[in-house]
Amino acid sequence: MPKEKATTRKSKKADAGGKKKKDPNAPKRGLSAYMFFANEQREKVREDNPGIKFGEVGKILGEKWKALSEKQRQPYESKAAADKKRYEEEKVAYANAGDEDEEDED
DNA sequence: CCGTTGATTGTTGAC
DNA sequence: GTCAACAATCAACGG
Repeated sequence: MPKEKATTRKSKKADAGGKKKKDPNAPKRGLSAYMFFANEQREKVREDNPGIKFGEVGKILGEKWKALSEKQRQPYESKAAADKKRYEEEKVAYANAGDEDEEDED
C-alpha cells in the first residue's frame, strides 16, 4: 500500500527554540540514487533546456531518471549504496558516541 | 516477525 | 537562508 504521503518533511530548518532532538549526533543518512543522478544530469538537462527554472529541470530530471534502465541507474544506485555505507559509519560512530566523554554539549 | 514513519539527500531558481 | 517538485532511502522503533 503506497503511502501517498508527500514526505512530511516540512520546513526542515532551525526550530524556534524547539527542543525536539531526534538524535544526539544525528547521523545523516547517505545520499539517494537520484542525488547522484541529478548531479550528472542537472547539467545535461539544463543544457537541453537553457534558461529554464527548477520547476522544469526538476520534472525533466525526474522523468529522465525513470527513463533510465536499471543498469543505467546502477552507477547511481551504486553510489547511493556507497553513500549509505558512509552513513553506516556515521551511524556506528553515533552508536559509539556516549562511551567517550563528550567535548562540549551545552 | 512485520510494517510504518520520519528524517534526510541534492538540483535549480527566486526573494 | 529558505522552499518548492522530483525521487530514493532505509534505519530505527514499536506491539
